[in-house]
Amino acid sequence: MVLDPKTSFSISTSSGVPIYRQIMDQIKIHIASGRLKENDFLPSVRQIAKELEVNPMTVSKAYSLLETAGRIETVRGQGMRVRSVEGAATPLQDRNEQIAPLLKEIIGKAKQISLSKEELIDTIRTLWEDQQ
Amino acid sequence: MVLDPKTSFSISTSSGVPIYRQIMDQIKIHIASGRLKENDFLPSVRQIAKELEVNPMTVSKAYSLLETAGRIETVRGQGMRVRSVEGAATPLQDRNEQIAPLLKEIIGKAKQISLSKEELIDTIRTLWEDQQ
DNA sequence: ATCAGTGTATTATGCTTATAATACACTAAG
DNA sequence: CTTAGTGTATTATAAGCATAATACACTGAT
Repeated sequence: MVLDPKTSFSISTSSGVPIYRQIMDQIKIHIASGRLKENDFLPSVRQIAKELEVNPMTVSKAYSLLETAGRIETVRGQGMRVRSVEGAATPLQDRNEQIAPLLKEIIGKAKQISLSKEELIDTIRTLWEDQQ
Repeated sequence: MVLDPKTSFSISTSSGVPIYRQIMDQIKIHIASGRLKENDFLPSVRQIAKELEVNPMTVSKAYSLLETAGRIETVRGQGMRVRSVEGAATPLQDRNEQIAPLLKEIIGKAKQISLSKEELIDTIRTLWEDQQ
């Protein structure tokens, strides 16, 4: 099976956030953004493990927790599939709900260091291109 | 000694980020923002430990690492003091240099969750007013 | 049937993080 | 001197995180 270019992952080993949680977060975002739709298959455990240079069991832990949370489901012998949600909420709103907490944290930090709104936006514009 | 109202701390036990790192980050921000100036004393270890309901040694670890990093220094029997910087560069430029790493972290996070530049900026504009 | 590909269980090892309870050397104030 | 306040060292315990090496049951295609 070919790697799905729709879903790419990146982890930060210096952030202090556990790898399995970073993987979970990114999959949630991919689902919420519609990049991963209902019944889409996720990249395989070994595939992500190789891509991130991480232990397969670490990826499996992320998958298992997502399954427990009801976001994805196992198809034996095939892989993990995005679950059809009951309520089937609007993906866009769902995504914003996921992102809001992070942005609030970001804004809180900015205010904490006395950074004005436009100052923050300008600096983001400048730094955005530079970064990877 | 009275608690300094200039410096307040908050930690998230659900974020996965080690407590001692959250403390370090917030002190760095307080210094970078000018809320904590050169020769200012930090809140005592036991004070922060009580405020955050955390083990004193966890706070001590954050302080020790900040001292190793050259940001603060020990005054025996009295506490920890913000260190005078060697170069003592212009506060404004110095401040921008301090802020850049934080913004890079923010941008990194945004990219990690596949948030586009304009998307990020728009949402920041929207959320900025709401927040405190 | 064979083979490569799914997720996962198991066992072991090692590191990091956080807590608890003491104890020590030091300083400043009474 | 006594006392309360600094930071920190020590020892022990516990949990979480990540890795490594195997092994298993299952599926789909050859």
